[in-house]
Amino acid sequence: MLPRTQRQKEVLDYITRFLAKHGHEPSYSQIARNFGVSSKATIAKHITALEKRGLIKRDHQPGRFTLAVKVEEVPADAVCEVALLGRIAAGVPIDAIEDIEMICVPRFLFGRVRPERIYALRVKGDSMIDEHICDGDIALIESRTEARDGEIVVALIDRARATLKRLFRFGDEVELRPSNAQLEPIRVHASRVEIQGIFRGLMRPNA
Amino acid sequence: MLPRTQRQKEVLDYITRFLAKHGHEPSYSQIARNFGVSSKATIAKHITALEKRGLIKRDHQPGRFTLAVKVEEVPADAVCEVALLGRIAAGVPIDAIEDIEMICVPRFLFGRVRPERIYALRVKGDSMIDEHICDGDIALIESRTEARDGEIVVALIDRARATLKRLFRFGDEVELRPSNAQLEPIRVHASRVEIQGIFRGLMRPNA
DNA sequence: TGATAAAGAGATCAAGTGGTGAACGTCTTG
DNA sequence: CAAGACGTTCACCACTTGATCTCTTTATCA
Repeated sequence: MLPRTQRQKEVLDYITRFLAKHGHEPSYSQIARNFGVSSKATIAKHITALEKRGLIKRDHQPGRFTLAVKVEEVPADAVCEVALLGRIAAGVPIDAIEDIEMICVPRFLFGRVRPERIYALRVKGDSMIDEHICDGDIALIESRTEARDGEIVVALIDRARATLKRLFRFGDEVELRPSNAQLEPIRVHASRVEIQGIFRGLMRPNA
Repeated sequence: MLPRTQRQKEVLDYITRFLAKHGHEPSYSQIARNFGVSSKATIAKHITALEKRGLIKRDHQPGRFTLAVKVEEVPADAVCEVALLGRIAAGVPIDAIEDIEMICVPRFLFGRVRPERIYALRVKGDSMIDEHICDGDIALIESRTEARDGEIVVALIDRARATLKRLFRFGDEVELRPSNAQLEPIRVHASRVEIQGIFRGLMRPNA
């Protein structure tokens, strides 16, 4: 099942990312701080909601202390269907696509990520050529709003241009670095950048 | 089954796309806003229509409230199983591999070729790096003994070493040209070279 | 011409959402 | 033992959300 609301998904994303980065679950206070929320109760409610949806498990042990959360494992099935969302480039935001096509993708391409979180983008242009991602390739993207330094992300700048770039942070600023020696990195204030997903795999048709 | 009207299809498309991108269902208001419609009731009617057609499922949980929508799973035979034959490099001929794994591959990757003729190889080394075929990639190969000039082929030299290279002919001789500026082409008499297949597509896991 | 269906507007209602702050019990550490 | 830090629960608030009802407009078809 999926998170029901935007907020719930954000919280889940944060926990997932925190888990991957630190190897343990964040505390309620840490989550609250991250979202600029002053009450732990709010977080507790989100966690409860996520638990009801089966996306999280608590170590609710009576008597002893209680621990936070454990993200659910995904059942394996060889293939799944994902949406193929037109082209990405310096240009159109992803929203502005009318015809969505569904394509089949082998699960092993994106590891343990839940397939509901994956979508596909047709890559346009050679901005990631040094990563050997070419024009016409189909990139598999995990839908996330958080990213770690150095990951290849789908980023929306000023809610207008969607691009596939490597992400780095410098204080309040974000650097979107194309993997192409001929192109310049873009460096803007973090508030202008919205992360839409993370690069997880590649398919190249009919070469 | 198909949506009955244009509008219903638009709504369904929007939901599918939203689901793929955001990882959760849109609310009625969000859908309404997207279509410039001021009433949630209108959307509710479309959702009801789509549900009757079996294109959507509601989370109508007893006792608790009701939730949004889940797009139906569509199994398709747009997929086929092919053999994944270990690694190719300067090394073993392909025949001499005992451990054969089967993997699922979307058919659109290799166009009109019959799937029985396709097998997969794990690429080892960077000899085709200039074609943006990297170490660890999975190459889809059409099993053939003939090739045209300039095609990327799996070639067996002296019945011993299998390699992935571009093929060119010069009279009685055959040139196997790696796509890597640092490597030298191999040029041998045609009788020493056996073509085992032609490169048709690529998959890159878990990047 | 009249019947029917699709699309939409607007209002109402119960239940869930997102948030606050304050308590409480438990564990860890000084 | 006391001081924190932790997860949990409670009451309370404003708001959103899905469902449902009634009404209007428009188009299609017999």
